[in-house]
Amino acid sequence: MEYIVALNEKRSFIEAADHCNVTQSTLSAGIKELENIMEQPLFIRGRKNITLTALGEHTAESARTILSATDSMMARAQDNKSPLCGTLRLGIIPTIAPYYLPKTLPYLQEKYPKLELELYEDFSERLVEKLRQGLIDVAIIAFPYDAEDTETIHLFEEPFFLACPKGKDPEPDVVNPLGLDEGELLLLEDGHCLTDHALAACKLQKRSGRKAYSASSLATLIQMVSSGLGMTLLPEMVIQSGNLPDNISILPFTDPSPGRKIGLIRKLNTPKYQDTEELYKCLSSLEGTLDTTHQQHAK
Amino acid sequence: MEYIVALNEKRSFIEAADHCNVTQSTLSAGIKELENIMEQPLFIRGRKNITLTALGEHTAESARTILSATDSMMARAQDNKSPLCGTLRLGIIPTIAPYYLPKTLPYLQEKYPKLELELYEDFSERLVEKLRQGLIDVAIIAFPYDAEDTETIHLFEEPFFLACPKGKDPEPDVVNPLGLDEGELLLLEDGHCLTDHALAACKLQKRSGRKAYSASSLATLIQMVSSGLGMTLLPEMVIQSGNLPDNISILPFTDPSPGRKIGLIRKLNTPKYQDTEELYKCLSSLEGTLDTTHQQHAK
DNA sequence: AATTAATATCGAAAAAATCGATACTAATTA
DNA sequence: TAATTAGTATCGATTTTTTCGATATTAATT
Repeated sequence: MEYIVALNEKRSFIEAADHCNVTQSTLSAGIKELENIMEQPLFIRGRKNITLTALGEHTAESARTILSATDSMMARAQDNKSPLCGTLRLGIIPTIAPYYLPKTLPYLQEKYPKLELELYEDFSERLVEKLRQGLIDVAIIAFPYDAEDTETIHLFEEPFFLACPKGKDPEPDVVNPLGLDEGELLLLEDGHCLTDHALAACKLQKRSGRKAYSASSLATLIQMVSSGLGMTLLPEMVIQSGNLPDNISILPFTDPSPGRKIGLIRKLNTPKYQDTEELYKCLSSLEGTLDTTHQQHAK
Repeated sequence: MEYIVALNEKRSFIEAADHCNVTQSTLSAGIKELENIMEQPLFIRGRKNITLTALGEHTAESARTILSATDSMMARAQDNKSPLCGTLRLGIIPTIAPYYLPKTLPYLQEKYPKLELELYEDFSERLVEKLRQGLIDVAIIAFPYDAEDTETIHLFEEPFFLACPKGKDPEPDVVNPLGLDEGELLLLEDGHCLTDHALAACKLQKRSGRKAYSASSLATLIQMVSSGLGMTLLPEMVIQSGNLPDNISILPFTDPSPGRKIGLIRKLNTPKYQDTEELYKCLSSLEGTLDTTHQQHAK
């Protein structure tokens, strides 16, 4: 393909060969070989100048297409070598995504303009399965979470707060999580790890069908609290993001406050090791905490 | 490229190798080689299944592009082998084109639907130069025409007729070409071989600046005759095409009538030998004349 | 006729691709 | 726990392909 394009441009076997860094005999044989395969000439060897047959023109055009596709393929591979250039497939759970991404995505985009982030919002369980299958490169989930053949990197910890309708505030203002009334505790539908973490904080067991209704998103859950249907636990990020209804009280828990840990999870020996490492550094610097020890979970 | 696409589809080295008609070790080594060149993995070898890295997905997509371009390139070459499939670059002179092509093109298109005809309308001289340079494959011109390293194939012969304004008809009705008044003979501008052939028929010499005005097309020339500016010689095709003004008389010449020969001209050893041969047969069958002897003009 | 300037061809050497056999690894079965 | 199964990786030998250098060939020029 290079020979054809070069010969099309230079119109001289010697010059084209020089351009391709091969000898004239090599280029001559190469052209001849393709002409043999095609069983018809591509170039008309004139005494003084060389021209292309109609088929030659088309073939040269195809050759250019092929070379250009090859070049861009290799260029992408090179790009991909420097961290956070190219595609990174990031999973993130629904109770983090809408509150964490607005804070971090603009910064990421600015710092790594060549990064093409593909986002996958799903439950922890499904994200870990996607990780295992190689469908995503890394995920942001809440811990503790048990998964084999993975490595987790701690990003930050956030406390839970009690959210209840104003007027129904329990006494005193600083709440003991163990003293919550199970009947009034509203939670997300099954699958969200926040449900598990909230129940664990209150030392309650998961009971199927605890409630006739459950929310599928935190936004809905907040609306349910606002309507006086009950109270719930909200992570700090959700509260800091603002936009909470006025008629909700946010109360801190008694020390030690319940909460959850947020971090990255990736496969052991992931091909995106450098990328995820860079992502961790970037996200940590936004939190102001850098923890250089990662936790591995082999089988 | 084939290995990558196959492995992307089959998700198994053994199946992919089988699909590519190579052994598993060959395919494995091939994939590994590209991964070495790119210095990063394209496939994630899971215990049970194989997945692609983000870079792998992009690379497989590029590979598909490259393969498809290659396939169409080779397909075109194969197409081109059977006569009058693919591209044929046909030159034709302006005094033939508008009268001959309407009769023949529809038939050609119907008989050879895969033929992609590229038409080049120009003077004989320039067409022969284009032939020599390989810019066109074959041309339809009028003979006699002298050109080196070419081969000419006779198609048909057509007589000239005298066209003059009605009322100025010379006597008798059958005209002697040698008796024409030079001063009243209108001709095309220089370059058209019809001019040379007309002058030769009347045994006149070409004189620069014979007329203060000359036509650049036969249509204009006919209008000039119609306006009473003079008379001219018209080939039979032009007359048969109709659309001549009412106030023009068309008179046959005395025997032997002057005329021109129409035929194909191609380079000796042209790569489009089969195509031009097929074109000749097709055009001849339309005329009902088949002449199996071609005339060669070596230097 | 000699020279020049270009492409084609040939045989040898170097490089690459392919194969078959086998090593390795993880999952499954006995 | 050991044997079996099913998959991929690796190794050395062989075959194929590519490339080169030298030379033949050809046509134009001197």
